[in-house]
Formats: sequence, C-alpha cells, structure tokens
Amino acid sequence: MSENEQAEPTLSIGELATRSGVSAEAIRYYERERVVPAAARGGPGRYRRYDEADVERLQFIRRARELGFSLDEVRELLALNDGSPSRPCTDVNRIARAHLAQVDEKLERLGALRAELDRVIGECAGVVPVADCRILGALSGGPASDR
Amino acid sequence: MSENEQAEPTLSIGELATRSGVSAEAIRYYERERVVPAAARGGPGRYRRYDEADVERLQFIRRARELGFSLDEVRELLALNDGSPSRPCTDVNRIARAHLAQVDEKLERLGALRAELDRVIGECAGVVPVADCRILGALSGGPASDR
DNA sequence: AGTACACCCTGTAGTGGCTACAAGGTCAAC
DNA sequence: GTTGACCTTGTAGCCACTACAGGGTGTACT
Repeated sequence: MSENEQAEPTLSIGELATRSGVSAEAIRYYERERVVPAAARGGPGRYRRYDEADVERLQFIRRARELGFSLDEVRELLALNDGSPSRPCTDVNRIARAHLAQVDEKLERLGALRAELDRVIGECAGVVPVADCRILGALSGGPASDR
Repeated sequence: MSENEQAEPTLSIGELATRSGVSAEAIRYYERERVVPAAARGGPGRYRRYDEADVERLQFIRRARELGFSLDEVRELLALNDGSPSRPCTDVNRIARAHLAQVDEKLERLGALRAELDRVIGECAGVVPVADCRILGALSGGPASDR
C-alpha cells in the first residue's frame, strides 16, 4: 500500500480507455460533466495525462454504471470513496439500497408489461385476417373480444 | 357498425388529448414524426380538428406505447391495422413476438444486475468505516475481498 | 365595442449518457 | 519531411417526449 504508488502521470486518454474499459469519448464526457476532475496536461503538447489512480477511478465508474447507478449517484459514491476513510459507510448503503429499490420497481413494471404482452400475443394464432387479429384488437379496444 | 360514424371533425387537440389520454404536445409530436397524418384544419382559425376515429387511433398508440412498442413499431402496427383487413396478421405477430423477445432480454439483464447489486449490498452491514465498506470495495476492485 | 381568459399555434431547448462525426493539431518513427 | 496514429474542441444525433417562450385565436361576458 505504500510502494505501488507510481511516480508520474504517463498514460494517454487512449491508454486509459483501453485499461479502464471506458471509451476516450466517455472519459472526456465525464470530465465535462465533472464526474472526474480535469486531467493534468503534460508533455510538450496539451494532451491529457493520467496515472494508475485514474485507471482505478474509471474502473470504479464503469462497475457502478454496469450496476445501473446514474452519474449523479456515481458522483456521490466517488465523493464518499475519496472522503475520510474512517467515516461509516451509511450513505453508501443508503444510495445503494435506494437504487436497488428503483431497480425492483423497474423489474416489477417490466414484468407486468411482459405478462400483458404475452397474454395479448397468446390470444392470436398469427394466421387469421388482420380484421380478426386479437393483438390489434387489444390495442384498438381493450380486453379481448371488445370489438 | 354503420351508424356510429360521426359527421364532422369537431374535437380540438385539447379535447382529443383528454379523450385519448395522450398529451396535446405528444399528439403534435406524433404528427411531426408522421406517426399520425396531419390533422385537418377547421373553423375560422387554423386550429387542428379531430373526430372519433382520431380518438381511437390515439388510444391505439397509447396502448401500444404502454406495452413498450417503439414509435417505429407503432407506425408499422398502425399501417397493418389500416391496411387491407383480409390479409393475415403474420406481420403483426412477428412485430409483437420480436418485441416480447426484446423485453425478455431486458428483463434478464435487469434481473442479473439486480442479483449482483443485491449480493454486493448484502456483504455490507452499513455501519463499518468507508475504508472497509464492501460495496465500495466491490466497485473499486472486483469480487469481494480483493482489496 | 371592449376585454378577459382559455385555448391554440410554431419553434426551440432540455432530458441521460453517451456515440459519432468534422476539422484540425501533435507526436514519434522512419 | 512525411506518413499515420493519436490527440484536441465543438457540435449533432439518439429516444420519446416535456416544457417553455412568444404570439395568435375563439368565445363569453360586460
């Protein structure tokens, strides 16, 4: 923990992209949106330069995004991760549990939609004239034999 | 079926909105996007005028949208509904089943995400210091006790 | 005739989280 | 010195709307 700190920021945005699994354009977008701080500009040109800590930060963001956290939530999680290490992780749990509740809600809505769609499709053999199609019937008039 | 056809388009866009459950702004958007044909303009002014058939068409669109069909799919479904009534509804079924498959895929991905999120949250009691938080640990370093 | 007020019009900007360019600048190798 | 891979900023697009701004119109009532 005390000797794997590297000396200089030497990675280009393309290398950071490869190593973190986040596209260079997304990284620039995160900088614009202040999800990550503005990168140092090194070398003779004005290119962005990154180090290993940036790789880890971007991987953190990628994993959080894969779990469905919004960029607002990611910003909060990063702030907590970067903040004082001795504080209890109550807020981390609050954010994660609230997000889980949202995911559950979405799952429930999508499951209900799926069931309804399946029901509607199940009523139609698929070979009857359009005029008698139960799928179109359901869309036109509501439950089943309404038209 | 032969005598409930009304004579004139008399509804304003606001009345159509109320009766169809689709906002007036969404109706204008659908017209711009050619989901519905441009409305007739009646009266002394240049206001859009609608009839009962338009109410039904908008209800059709609303129900299809509630089932998660995209506007592209809605356009196709409307075309089939408006087309020759004796054609078999094969295409309707194809669209609906393809959409169901997409919904199933989304459900699967969301379910997997939910399980992973639940697992990550389950590892953290919520009262430990941020430095030891398993949620942040999972985001920073991968599976469980990696850091 | 005036006027208040609800409704309508078009057009534009914003949402989230990026991706996909265009048009140009920079760097290292050969 | 020149190729070619990379980098830069800035803008437009995705989806299906929503939310205005800034103005016009219809109707009811005085």
